[in-house]
Amino acid sequence: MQLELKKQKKKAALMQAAYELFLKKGVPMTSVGDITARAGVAKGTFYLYFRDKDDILGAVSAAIYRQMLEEGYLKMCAGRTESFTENLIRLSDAVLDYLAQNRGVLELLRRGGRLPKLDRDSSLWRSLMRDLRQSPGRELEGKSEEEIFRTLYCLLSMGSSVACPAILRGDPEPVEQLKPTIFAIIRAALSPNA
Amino acid sequence: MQLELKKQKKKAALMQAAYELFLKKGVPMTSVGDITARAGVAKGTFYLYFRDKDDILGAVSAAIYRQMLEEGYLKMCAGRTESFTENLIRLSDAVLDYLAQNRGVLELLRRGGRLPKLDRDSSLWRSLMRDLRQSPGRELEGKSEEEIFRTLYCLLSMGSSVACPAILRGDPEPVEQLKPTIFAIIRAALSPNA
Amino acid sequence: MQLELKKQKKKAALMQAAYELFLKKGVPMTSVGDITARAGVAKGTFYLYFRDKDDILGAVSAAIYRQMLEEGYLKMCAGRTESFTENLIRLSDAVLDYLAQNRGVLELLRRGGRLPKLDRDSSLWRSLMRDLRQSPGRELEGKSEEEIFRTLYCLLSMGSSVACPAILRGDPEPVEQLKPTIFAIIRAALSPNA
Amino acid sequence: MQLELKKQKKKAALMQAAYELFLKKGVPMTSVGDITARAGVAKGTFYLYFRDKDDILGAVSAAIYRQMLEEGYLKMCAGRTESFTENLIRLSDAVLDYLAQNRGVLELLRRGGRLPKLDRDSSLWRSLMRDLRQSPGRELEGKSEEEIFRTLYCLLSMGSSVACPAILRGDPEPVEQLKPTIFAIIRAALSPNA
DNA sequence: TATGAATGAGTATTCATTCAT
DNA sequence: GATGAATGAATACTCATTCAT
Repeated sequence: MQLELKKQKKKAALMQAAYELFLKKGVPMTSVGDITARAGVAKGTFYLYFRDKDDILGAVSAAIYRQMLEEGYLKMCAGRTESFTENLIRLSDAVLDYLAQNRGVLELLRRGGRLPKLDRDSSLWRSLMRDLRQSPGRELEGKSEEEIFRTLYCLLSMGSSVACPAILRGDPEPVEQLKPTIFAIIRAALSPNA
Repeated sequence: MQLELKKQKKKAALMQAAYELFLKKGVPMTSVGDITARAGVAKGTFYLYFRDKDDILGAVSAAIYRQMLEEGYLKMCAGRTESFTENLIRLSDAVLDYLAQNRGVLELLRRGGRLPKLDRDSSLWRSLMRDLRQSPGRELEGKSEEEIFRTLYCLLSMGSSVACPAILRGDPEPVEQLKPTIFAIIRAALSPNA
Repeated sequence: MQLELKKQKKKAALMQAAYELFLKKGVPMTSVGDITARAGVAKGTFYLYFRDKDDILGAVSAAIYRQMLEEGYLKMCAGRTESFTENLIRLSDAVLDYLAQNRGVLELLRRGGRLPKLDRDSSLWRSLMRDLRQSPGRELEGKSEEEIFRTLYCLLSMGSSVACPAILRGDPEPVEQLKPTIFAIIRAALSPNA
Repeated sequence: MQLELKKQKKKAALMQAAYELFLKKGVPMTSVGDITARAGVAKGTFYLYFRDKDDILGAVSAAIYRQMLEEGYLKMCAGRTESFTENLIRLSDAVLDYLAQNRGVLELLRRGGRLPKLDRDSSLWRSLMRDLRQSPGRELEGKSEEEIFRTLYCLLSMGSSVACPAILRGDPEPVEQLKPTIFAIIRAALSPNA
């Protein structure tokens, strides 16, 4: 229906405007007025689609990180190997690189309290499970799907949590120097002996 | 000297007031005026000791998380075993429990962008290194001190990063259910084969 | 006609909703949107029946105070005596009691600028005139109907004006303590010597 | 002290500005910003002296009506007679005339919920009591001071309550035509037989 | 008639910061 | 060092009203 379409377009326009402004001016320096002005709608219209600034921040964060993980998975697929472990490391590598080169996005995600994580309903999780089953390395074999999810979740979570201070403040070291350690932990966690 | 003492007392009073208010009303709802009122000093006095609200937030965060890790280490010492790995797990356990029971503190640390982490200059790090050298398990043997630091940093970092959404929102699961996975990763990362 | 009926129902629903909300949340805190939501009609519909919020406030006020006076008259009739003066005092008494027990209504009437008063076209006025003519006390005898109306209007008006601060803020005294004085003034004003 | 003086001056300037604007533009059309602009102070300063717009409205109302009654008393003194009753009628007359010629003030008082009334702590009340004791008419003789206060309060209150609709909307009649009735009630209420 | 999405003017209020005392 | 009165920029949010459907 036309009306519904228009509404979807408006919401999308608001989110796009917010995304651009959050990155350009930072979250606190972006006012609701800025967003509506850029989106070309009236101020009041904002409140027809979002509860408040935090609401749109959450929505934007979620959209960003979903896209980032999906792109990371695609990149991983490009340099894919047979080993699930090595593939996961490549995925982590891609995400860390992306964040390092887009600090604004990282800061935005931190603000939104939405550090990248694995989501049970995501296509990423389903792809990883499929990959894992086909992996010759037989990582995590014998573990329940629940346990597998938790393990991958924790490993990806570690990546992002380390990335935040490392990329934003070089604390405790530039992220490049931490990567080998992160990857080593991933390998250890997925090794058959674990 | 009396003067210096008085100054220290004022700074401490301001930090204590800020700490209490941040926990009680939340960081954004606490104004500098609130802090000075509670500390019993004039508004202008605040700026004699802190640059701005972020400054005191950082100071309070740092103090909190330092104390939390130290207390965690002491708890760990109470139930100490010979195994460094198991001791580290106990430390993680204690910290996760503390955060789970003090969500306000966790929220405060998140706001301050100071998720608990290992600090090279901390007594904690020195204690851990000493413990590690005396451990019969010979974990991380052959690694440079640098590598050891990075490994422990990443492992502790993972703990906190998982704790944040798990404790605050039960996402993806209550922290209790994630603990075994976290501990398994720690064990794997410290195992001789890693 | 069905259509006309439906319209009347909608108008009544809007007034009922407004009445309830004005009492529950207060006039300023009640928006047109609140009213239409409660009445179960669209926002635009409101403007088919009322010019603006003030319009419906006036309508609600008028309806309330009409009902209040009528009920007061009925209560008066219950304990009716032969004396017109005493009956009028009973009417005042009933109205003051009603307002004292329904402060919300009083506040609403004050907001609406519609303090209860005598209306030349009301059934109340006609009833009072009829009663007066039959009263053995021969109050206001010899006065023109105009003068009688003005006298009763002023006396009833006094009652309400005193009630407002007395009931809402106990100023200058609780309304109970002012009643004897009010009633004495009514008696004096209706006494043959006046 | 200088500081205290300056503060008093500022508060007075704000009230004067509010008074002028309330009369000129009406209460709802006057914003806090308008008031501070006219008073020549910063917006925030307003909140150092008043809680909100309602607060200053109450303060302005109270000041106005105090002054109005005092001026009315002075006017009464000009045409003073020996009879307390006639003097009180003159006072009422003066106040009604003043309100009739300053509808803005009347509207402002109504808004502020401060219809003119007698105040126990006012110089007006003290003057009236003194006058009453010296009146040859011996009005209200034998009544307690309490009863006298209540009677005068109710009579003055009636005047204002009648004035409001009569002056603002000519309802039920222009105030001039109601005056004789009001004065007759005053006479009756103060007559020795009452 | 009825709808409800869109509007955007309008305002109160907060609060970090300064500086004269 | 300490004070706290004064500042005024900055912004979220509401809500009456309209009008295309």
